[in-house]
Amino acid sequence: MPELPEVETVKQELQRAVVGKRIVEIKINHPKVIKQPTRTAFLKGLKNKTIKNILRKGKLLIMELSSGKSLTIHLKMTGQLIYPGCAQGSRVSFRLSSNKWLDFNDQRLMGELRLLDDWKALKFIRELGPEPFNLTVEQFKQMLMGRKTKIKPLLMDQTFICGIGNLYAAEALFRARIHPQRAATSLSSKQKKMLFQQIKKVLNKAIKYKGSSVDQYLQVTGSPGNYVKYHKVYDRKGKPCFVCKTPIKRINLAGRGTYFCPRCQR
DNA sequence: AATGGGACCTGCGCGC
DNA sequence: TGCGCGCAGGTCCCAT
Repeated sequence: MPELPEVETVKQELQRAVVGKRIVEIKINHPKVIKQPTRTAFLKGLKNKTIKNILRKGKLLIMELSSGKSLTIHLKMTGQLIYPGCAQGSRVSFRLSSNKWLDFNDQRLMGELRLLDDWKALKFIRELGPEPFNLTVEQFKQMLMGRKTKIKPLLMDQTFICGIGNLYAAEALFRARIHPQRAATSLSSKQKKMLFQQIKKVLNKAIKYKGSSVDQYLQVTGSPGNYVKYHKVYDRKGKPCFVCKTPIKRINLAGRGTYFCPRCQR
């Protein structure tokens, strides 16, 4: 499940690997992942264009092209970008001027590729909340004011704050010792501050370790991310809490599996 | 405003 | 052992 740290890792690696290279050939093995525009326009708009820059906004990757257009890529659940790839079994592959392939793999076919005139006009982008690293603790506290909704689904709401998904929401709440079902507005000032600090700390450390390889995520090189060994609660149902030995609980919250320590998190 | 559900999608793991 | 069902979650969308 690529979240901010995974997408940021891919962004940094793509910046090193493919910026300055030209797209010379495109293979579409599964057209479903191309959401915009038509297949023909997609091919025509990408061929012989140079990759100028790679950006990340929330969990969305943006490749700026020499034509002024941009290729946006959302990895969703099982998307991978692999370079150099092999163009075998990929959903879409791009042969670059290096004569190597950049592969977009996606087992569950939920990923989305778009070729856009203006990525900033995308609804997802217009409605995106602030990046956690662009916020002050005071701003974060204000954002929680009056929000009666449960804190964990709120952290995962991309229009509230962007980049946090199921895994890092669970990990940050554990470290802040906050129960995932607490009403956001009910957190004490101290807890809000603690939560904000732990969100940034968890995301930063996960970036440092190049993400969490659970399920399908891989780095651009094809190597797994190394943050899984630091998970405290995610996917640890029934296993002892590292702090108090109480078995980690899993509940369903807003339709998502939610892991927490019933003793440490209040 | 908040909440709940379904849809998309495939492979895996579980229970019978 | 084999089969079928539920689950995994990012995002959108609809209903209440």
